[in-house]
Amino acid sequence: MPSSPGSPAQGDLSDLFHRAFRALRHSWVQQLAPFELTPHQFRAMQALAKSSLEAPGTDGLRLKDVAERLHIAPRSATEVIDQLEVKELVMRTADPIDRRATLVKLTPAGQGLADRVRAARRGHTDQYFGRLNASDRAELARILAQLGPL
Amino acid sequence: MPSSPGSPAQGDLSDLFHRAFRALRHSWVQQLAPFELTPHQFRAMQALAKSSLEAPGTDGLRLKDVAERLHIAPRSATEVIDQLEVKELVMRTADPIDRRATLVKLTPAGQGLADRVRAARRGHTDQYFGRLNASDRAELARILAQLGPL
DNA sequence: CCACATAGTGAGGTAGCCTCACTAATGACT
DNA sequence: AGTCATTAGTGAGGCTACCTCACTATGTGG
Repeated sequence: MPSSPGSPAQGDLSDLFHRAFRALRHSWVQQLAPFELTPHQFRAMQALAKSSLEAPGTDGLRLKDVAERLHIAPRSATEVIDQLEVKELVMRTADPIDRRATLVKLTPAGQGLADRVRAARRGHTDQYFGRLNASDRAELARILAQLGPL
Repeated sequence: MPSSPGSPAQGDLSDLFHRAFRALRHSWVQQLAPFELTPHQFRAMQALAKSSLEAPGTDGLRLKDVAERLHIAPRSATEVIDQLEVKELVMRTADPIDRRATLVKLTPAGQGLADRVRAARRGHTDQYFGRLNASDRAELARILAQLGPL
């Protein structure tokens, strides 16, 4: 990620961003390693877990919806769901109302694992963002929200 | 990049971060495409250009120094320098004071290209961070600096 | 019925990193 | 001077997280 030239206040924003992001990733890789999950896999699991909270009783998310929630190409969503399916953490079922579509949801094992990861994180203060005080965290969230995709 | 649970202010920080970073990368990919450079390549060029500004007249940076400046493994630095060497944007020379070491510097063509990229960016307001006002940019830099590697 | 859009995935690919092992060179210590 | 540990760079091989394109099957609207 190149440096972003401009005013001194802006001079190294891209660089700072790149470095901070890599540190964040590294933090996640470390925390998820004991559970044999990659960050991307866990992120997909979170999306599925969240959807089952939002809409209890439904039979899961369509692949295309997983892709949308993760802001990735459908083909990429297929990939990460494949990985999780092999681990028996998610299951695919046919969508009863559209034969082109597939529904994906966490298995009980997947749900359990997601819970255990979250509990492990809860037991330790957030390792990465814990470096910031609450005010800075809120400020960061506010600013980052402006920088995401349109 | 998974969501980071915790307080609502913190709830989706990892997710926001991931999305913002991907948008930043996308922005760089677009801007560098006309110059046939990848973000990583341009970042390495910037590191070399910067070192020649800081220490004019020296014969370049050691590979290990490039790696340090980019915060990547030496092996990875070798890779990106290889790419730039193929494009004749950098040149390697033997270090006169240590026969194990290699010095790397931008070629005149590399220097010219780096200048042209920067001029192109200058002609257009920074596409990505331009969404933020100056105060937010300074705030972001301050916070990100706390989140980088130790 | 037909044209077009949608859903998912096979095939193939890239970028940006990494670890390990190896050879050659250097520096420190005895 | 000799020995050993460290350093520098890179070959070999690998992983993760994405991507585009093309294809088949299905659904929708005129």
